[in-house]
Amino acid sequence: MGKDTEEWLTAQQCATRTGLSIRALRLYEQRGLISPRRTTKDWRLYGRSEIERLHEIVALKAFGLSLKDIGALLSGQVTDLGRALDTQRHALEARLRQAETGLRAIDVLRQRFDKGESISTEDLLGLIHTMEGAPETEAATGWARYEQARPRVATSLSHNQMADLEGAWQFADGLVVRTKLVEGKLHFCPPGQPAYRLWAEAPDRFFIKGLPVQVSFTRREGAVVGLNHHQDGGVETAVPIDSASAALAETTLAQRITEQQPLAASAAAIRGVIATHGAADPDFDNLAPALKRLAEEQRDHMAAVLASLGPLQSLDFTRVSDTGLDIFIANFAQGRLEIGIGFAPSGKISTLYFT
DNA sequence: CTTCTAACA
DNA sequence: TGTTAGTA
Repeated sequence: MGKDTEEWLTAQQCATRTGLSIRALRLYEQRGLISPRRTTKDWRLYGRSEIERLHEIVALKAFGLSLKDIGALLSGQVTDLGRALDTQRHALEARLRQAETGLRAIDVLRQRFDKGESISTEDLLGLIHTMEGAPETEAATGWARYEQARPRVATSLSHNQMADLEGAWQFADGLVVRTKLVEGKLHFCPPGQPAYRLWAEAPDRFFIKGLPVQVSFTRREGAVVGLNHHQDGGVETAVPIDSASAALAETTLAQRITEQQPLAASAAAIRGVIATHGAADPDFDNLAPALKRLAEEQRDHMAAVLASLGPLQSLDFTRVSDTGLDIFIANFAQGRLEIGIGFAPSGKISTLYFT
């Protein structure tokens, strides 16, 4: 094989060859996606490997991935492309559903327009919202789900790097978890569950083996100020709390689990949510912000599910879960759902799941 | 005439 | 990403 027969392209030649702009080439280099060699005059030279990689980048970009995603993929941190394809498919399906609801909304407005009825600016704004609102978010959480599910490689951290990660943490919904060092190994201890060993993939970034869950820590000026729990395409943040407050919260929770009594507000809140999802103009103001975002994304899906189930006939409390959620069984005319609900200190619904 | 960096749109 | 300025 000829060794020195490799052709080296200048920036302009490379740009022409790949269909990219010189500016884009420099941007990709700045983002660490490529690293062309330089001449003594600092001119960039692009070889075979760079051209190959640029073609990969172009393909992945057309595929809808951000430069950040592409960087992660190309740096070898991601090996499971099959899962990437799946999540990308889900993201595209979500956009498809979004487009379909947009089309339906347009058809409705078109019919009213044809009949000579007036169309308010509010109608149009609502239409615009359905069209541009969710797809980006869904694609983003789709990718986040993949990112959280991808295979990970554990590295080891020094004792110093984990010493200040031990403590008690409280989430927005009031739930308290602890992180503990046991024999030099960091553990994540949610209430009512066994301790999970946290494996480091980088300083302040950990994962749990066998679960698509990550735990990371936020620092400000070197001090740890937050614990982030990554799961289901989202992230929940907890703040450090002192040991006494943690103990109080833990005994309160333990008491609720022992007594197995639902919170006074639970049943009414669930009925409210069901009624709201069935309404033409859902209002999610009683949901905490993170949940509100989720609810808006899933509005059509939930509305369809609830519509297929028919009217609610009864709502029966079953138990208090290990994390303090009130679990109900909702009986509908055409089926049943298990529903879990939890509240933030603000009184708004912080957790809600339908099964 | 081209590429470089840096900064701004 | 595009554009522009001032260089080498």
